Amino acid sequence: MDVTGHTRPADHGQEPRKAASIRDVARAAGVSHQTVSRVINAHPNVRDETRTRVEAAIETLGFRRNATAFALASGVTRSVTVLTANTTLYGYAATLQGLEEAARAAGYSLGVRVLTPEDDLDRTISSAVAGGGGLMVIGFDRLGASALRRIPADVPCAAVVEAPPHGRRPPRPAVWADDREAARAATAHLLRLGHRTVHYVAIPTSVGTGRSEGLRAQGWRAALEEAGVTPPEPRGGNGWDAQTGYDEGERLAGDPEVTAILCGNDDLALGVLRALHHAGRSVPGDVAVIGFDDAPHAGFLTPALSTVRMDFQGLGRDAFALLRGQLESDYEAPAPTFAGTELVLRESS
Amino acid sequence: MDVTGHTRPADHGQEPRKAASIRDVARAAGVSHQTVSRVINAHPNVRDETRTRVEAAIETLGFRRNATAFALASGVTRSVTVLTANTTLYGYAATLQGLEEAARAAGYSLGVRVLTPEDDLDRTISSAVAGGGGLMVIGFDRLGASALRRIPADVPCAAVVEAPPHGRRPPRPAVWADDREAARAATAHLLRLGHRTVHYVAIPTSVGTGRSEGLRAQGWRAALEEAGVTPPEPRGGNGWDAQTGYDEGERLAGDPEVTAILCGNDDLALGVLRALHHAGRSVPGDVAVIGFDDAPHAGFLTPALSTVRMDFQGLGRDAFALLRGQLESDYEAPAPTFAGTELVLRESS
DNA sequence: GGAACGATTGTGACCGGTCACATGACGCCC
DNA sequence: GGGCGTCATGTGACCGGTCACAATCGTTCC
Repeated sequence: MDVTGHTRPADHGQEPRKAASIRDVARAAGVSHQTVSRVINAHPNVRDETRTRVEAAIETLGFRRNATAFALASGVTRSVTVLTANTTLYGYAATLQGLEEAARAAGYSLGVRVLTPEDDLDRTISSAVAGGGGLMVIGFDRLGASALRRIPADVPCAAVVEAPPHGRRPPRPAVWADDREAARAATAHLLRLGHRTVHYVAIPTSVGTGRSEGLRAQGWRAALEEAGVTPPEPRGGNGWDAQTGYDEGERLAGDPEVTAILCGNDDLALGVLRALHHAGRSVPGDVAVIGFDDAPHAGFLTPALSTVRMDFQGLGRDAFALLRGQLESDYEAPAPTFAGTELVLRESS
Repeated sequence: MDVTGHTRPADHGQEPRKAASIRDVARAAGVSHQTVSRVINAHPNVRDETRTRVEAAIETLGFRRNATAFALASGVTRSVTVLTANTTLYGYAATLQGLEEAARAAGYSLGVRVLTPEDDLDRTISSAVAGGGGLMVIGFDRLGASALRRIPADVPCAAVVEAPPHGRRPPRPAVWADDREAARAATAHLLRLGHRTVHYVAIPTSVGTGRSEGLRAQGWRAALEEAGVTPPEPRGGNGWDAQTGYDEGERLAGDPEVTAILCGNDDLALGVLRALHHAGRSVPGDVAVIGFDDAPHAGFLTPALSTVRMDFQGLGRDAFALLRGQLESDYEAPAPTFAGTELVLRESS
């Protein structure tokens, strides 16, 4: 079943004749290079007859302005590099999508550089900076957050983060959603439903060091404490995926006291759902489950997953606006478009 | 619940003092700019004492080589732009991930440009080309495929496509998986299970025009015809998502003759599964369902989804190698790493 | 008729690197 | 001790654009 294939480039010997430059066009049109520059930049003071001649030369020579030379000479880059530890998880992918849309709308080109624990952060950052333009960081995890901290102070950047920045150093411009409040609301909702306590399966966090808790965990804990119940030990925290959720769900399913579970994201919830099903515990009959993020598949699971909708794309758009404000001195950032979070109740709770 | 926020850049008045250039470093170290160039390029013929002095100057001035100037002067870009109509659907995201990994490993920077039906393809392409470097196209859909066709012949590019290129014009270098054979195998498997026919819910396709069929549809049709059964009318073809699958699944669920459904991807299958569940038809008891792609959630659905695993990341890696071969004259492309397709049988069939 | 002005066009420096080549110092050999 | 090769370094052009400024021309105005 591997009749897959690939075609090789056709090597028809023709050397890749160098692209035409503005001086080539000038020569062909019988004008100076500066006049060509005026034409391609739509400068008003060019005689119609001249403009037409130059445009004809541009057409026949297939001239395209060299973006590298333009960037070097003008100092304008209109490009942005996104630093992120992941591109496929729903939250990251959706944020990236929002960033890309905003960048494209503004005429910026977008670079993506994935961060890995193996490679040297400082080297990565400096190579991204050397590319010109600004930096965007998706800081939902430790890797992203520490990349953000290491960006030199004079480099324009903006970030999407898990938690509002705090601390001694001047904060990097950033946007964030109120995850803590969202988790608190979801937990409170479960308690109102009559559950005596709510268990939590955590996603990894970007905040603090060691075993400190993410904002979603903090919100969950706060809701329980407000209701006077002692929070059980939170689970997970080492992975974002369904397998991790399944593993934790198996343990939780064995405990008949467990009747409500909040999950740090929808993939974990998916795994938890599956584990509960295997253990013969019905959802929402025996156990209520609420996820986080409202990934595209959440509403089509059986049972349909209750979850907290996050406007990752809005976050991405707003972060881009923040960066653009630093790159273009006369740019007036528009009002944030972030839509907030929303508890979406479906069948699983 | 919208106590979200964003911090603005701290404007501490200090003008963004221009970055140090190689000549600034030269002056500080008391050498010529060319010597500095030698040091940063690790040229052997530099006295140790001089090298140290220059390195010290680089350190104190915080010099970083300007990538734009480097690209202009050397003609080497080491950058690649990916043209794609989507970044979040599993197939696209996974391919992109493969591309990114390969690009990063090779020291290339990666740009992403999303194609939309609204904007002018030629303009998009020429702005991507102007950025220097090569072009990669993800051609799983009409938009991507037509972008690929419009790339000027002298621009280095490579693509990941749905179907092997054919036709009069010299083909662009491309990689693809054998979707047709994979669909045929999946359909044949369902027939072997005893189903009298197999229905198909299609994804959009990149091939042909109007209502022509994608490769997965062709494989499904071929398997049925080989078995001597007249293929029913295929469904869908207008969307990739679970909602589309749900809509088509509702219609299929109403027909008691339907006992086996092949879906063009796992999201469609998810919707179909949900619709069957709503209609009270059990899977796999009453109806068998097989998806396509093996998205991360497929194995955790209830019932766990049988599907065709695709090595999108391998496809991405191989396509990058193809492009790199064009960009670096002395680069010897390694053997393709694409792992082929595999029918993964789980609970839904 | 000439000064003033705006429109049109050209000239040369510059952005921050690289490249090709020149220069001077040194060691080695015959 | 002169010729030669190698090392270490400097000089100036160049990549393909932009920018600041100068030059030329035709109008208009007094």
